[in-house]
Amino acid sequence: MILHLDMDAFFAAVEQLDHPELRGQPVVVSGHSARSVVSTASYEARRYGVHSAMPLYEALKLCPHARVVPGNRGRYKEISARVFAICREYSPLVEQVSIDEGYLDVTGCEGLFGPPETIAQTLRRRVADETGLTCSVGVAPLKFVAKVASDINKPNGIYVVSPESLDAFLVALPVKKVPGAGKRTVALLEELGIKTLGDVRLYPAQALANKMGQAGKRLSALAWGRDASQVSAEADEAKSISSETTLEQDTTDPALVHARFLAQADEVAAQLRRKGLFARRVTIKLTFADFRRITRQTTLDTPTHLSGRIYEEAVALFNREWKGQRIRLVGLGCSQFAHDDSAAPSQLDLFGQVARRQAQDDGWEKVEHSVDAIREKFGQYAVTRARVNKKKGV
DNA sequence: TCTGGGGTCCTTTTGCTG
DNA sequence: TCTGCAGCAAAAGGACCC
Repeated sequence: MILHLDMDAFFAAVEQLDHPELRGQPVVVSGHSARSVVSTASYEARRYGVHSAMPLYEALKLCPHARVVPGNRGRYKEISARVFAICREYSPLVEQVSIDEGYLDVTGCEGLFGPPETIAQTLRRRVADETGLTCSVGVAPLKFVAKVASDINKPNGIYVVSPESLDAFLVALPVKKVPGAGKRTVALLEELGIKTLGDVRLYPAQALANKMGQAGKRLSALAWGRDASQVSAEADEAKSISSETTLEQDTTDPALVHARFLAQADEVAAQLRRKGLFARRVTIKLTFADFRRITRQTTLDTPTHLSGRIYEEAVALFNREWKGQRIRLVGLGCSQFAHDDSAAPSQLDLFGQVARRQAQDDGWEKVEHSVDAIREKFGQYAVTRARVNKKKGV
């Protein structure tokens, strides 16, 4: 049996905890610029129709007296750590999926702590006692059902889907409640006359897979209660690190964009160094005034954690692509990490470096030698490479 | 007055390489 | 040395999540 624990309006609730004058008030955690969106709305604010991801100006139209606060990630992390420490007292298998939610596999924990529902009650009480915050818990035999369940009696509630009631629960479950099925997927399913997982069962799995690829396959499996995903206690490390900024105003000034890239390269590189990582790939992201967005990426021949290097690549990508469009957002990211100890370049890179150095030492400014001479010195790979370069005019 | 920032995963397109 | 082709990574885009 699996528990899914989800903090209620987490950021807003922490603010109300730390600032008593905000209690009972509609609170919105958000940036303060004209272009900010709502990160979290307290339940008082939600009553006015305010919700996450809503533009701040819209939220303030719905609820003009909302208290807008900037938010404090460090503080949220601190409380999050306390919540998950409590969780780990009840199961060794705890998977934290974000700052405010996580799964516990409590299979076999009955002897010590009672049945899953009791554990859920205990958790909720202890979190409330020790942090002053409420959470909701879903209990189910499957991970994705536990997640759906934690939402049912939110806030401050518990919902249990027993193994016996699982099948009926699935058949009645609207597809829009299934994690991973967003606006697009739900609209597509609607066109096929599919509203619930019960409808999915009646639709041929192969046809759904043809129409929707992996998402279709997954949905068919979930509809029949097949969810292979396990609760995994190992937190896997980040696969990318990025920084992006929506400008106060759209711009066509390349100097402004370059300045953003420089600040972002500093941030990203600092994070890389803090984590002891080197990145092989640099990606830039641009959103234009009309909301069209593009990404451009490049793979480095040697991994780096230096902001200067990352900045140069970003600017090169930008200069190659930008045709004078008005720019709204500028982003910069790194991925394809190598660790400190394995940060040595790949064999190919190594070959390239060694060959270049050796060639320079030998006075080979340009490769203007016979095929045999190149092959003898560097092997067949260099011959192929040289031919390609010649074709390109390099 | 418009629609954030940080991620993950999947699919499609493109361009090399043997 | 050239050509056609299959296989494959890299690049680009998009859906989704908190």
